[in-house]
Amino acid sequence: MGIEERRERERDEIRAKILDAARELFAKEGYGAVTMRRIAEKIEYSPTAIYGHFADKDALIHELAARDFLELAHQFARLAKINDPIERFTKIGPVYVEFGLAHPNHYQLMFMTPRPISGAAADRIFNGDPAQDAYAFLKHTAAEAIASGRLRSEYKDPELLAQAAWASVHGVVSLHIAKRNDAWIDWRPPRRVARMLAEALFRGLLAEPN
Amino acid sequence: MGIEERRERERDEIRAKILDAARELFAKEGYGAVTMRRIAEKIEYSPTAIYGHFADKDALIHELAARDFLELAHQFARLAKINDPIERFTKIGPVYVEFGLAHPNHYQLMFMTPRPISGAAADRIFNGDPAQDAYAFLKHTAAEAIASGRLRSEYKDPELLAQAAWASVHGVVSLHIAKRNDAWIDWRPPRRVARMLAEALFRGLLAEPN
DNA sequence: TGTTTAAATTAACACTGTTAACTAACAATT
DNA sequence: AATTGTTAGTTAACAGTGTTAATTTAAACA
Repeated sequence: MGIEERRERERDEIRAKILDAARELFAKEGYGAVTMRRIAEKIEYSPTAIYGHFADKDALIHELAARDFLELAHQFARLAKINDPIERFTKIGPVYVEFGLAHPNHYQLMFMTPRPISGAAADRIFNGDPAQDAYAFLKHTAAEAIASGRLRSEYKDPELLAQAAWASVHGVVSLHIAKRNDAWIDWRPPRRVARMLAEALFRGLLAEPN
Repeated sequence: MGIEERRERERDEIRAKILDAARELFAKEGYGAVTMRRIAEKIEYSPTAIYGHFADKDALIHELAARDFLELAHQFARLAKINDPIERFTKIGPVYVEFGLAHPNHYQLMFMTPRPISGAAADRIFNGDPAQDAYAFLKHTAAEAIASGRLRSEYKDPELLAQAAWASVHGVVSLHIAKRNDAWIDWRPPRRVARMLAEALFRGLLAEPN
């Protein structure tokens, strides 16, 4: 009796259609353009039909972000083949920066928008939030970098090291996204700022100059 | 004939009342709570009365942010008495961090929200945007730090140096504001991350180890 | 065929920012 | 002193938002 399966398949299909429509609006015109009515219009359903597939708009957006986190983790995973933890550590930054510059709207949603501690999200917290994967990769690499013994001896907290490294690249990307239109600043290209910052930072982190 | 003066004084008064009401809502309940109707209710005027004093909500918010930029510049100015440019440079970071942690909602508005290139804002760009003051102070200090000759020789662009330093502290603050509720990360205190990051960064920037 | 169940729709509610039309108060002029 | 003009503020309304309740449509089961 594959009838129930077919129904679930159909459900998943229009669910995916909703997400795709939302993503397209989102990527192209930013968060403001993502309204229930515009999504509905795009997939040729009534606005309320969406509520049969998502609890509310926030849940929809949350799922959208979750897929982006997965994509970022996927990008990170391509660095897994690098054995030297220091080299891997240094290369996470550029990957992160490229991701942010390639998908500024998604980046804004993922990392620049405070998410209220909603009940639904709180339940999901210790479940399988894909955002954890990317951070876990960074933290793991930080821990290996410390274990390699090539960092200065005062750096022995992987969490602190990971968060500091994260903050530095995030600072470059988010500042660029939020302020690139402020033309009265003579902005340097974000990739260049990121590289300069990373070089100086790692010089300060490493124990031996060479 | 002080009659026109009195009128202008009255105008400025209710204008200030509007801004104060907006600021209070904003600081206490975040951007979402700042609606024209709630502001109006707070000052016991009709919602449309506000439009006699501000072109639209965006202009009101913009002015709110402008005052915050002024306040930040004021905090920076307290460091002006420090003669040693390197010392001054290192102390800007903590001041910036404290500002962000003390006023997270304002910080979000000032540095984490992309402002569309609106026509009105574009006109004001080369006028007296107070955001320039704080940045000018940072840039000036960066230039002096370079001129002091105590930085490594490859760092000779004040703009680049200022933006990298800015990015590093902004990264810490904005990450904290946006993600502090993500409880699955074992967050280190933002001040500690900022200090660790700054120390490593400056070690990498300075020419002589001691 | 008749009944039950699921999905999607229409209509509505309570909000939002904003505009147009109108009113009341006051200053200036005849 | 009476009339005009200006200004500030109001009410009513519009177009949009997320979301819920009631209703219809469609498909699956008996």
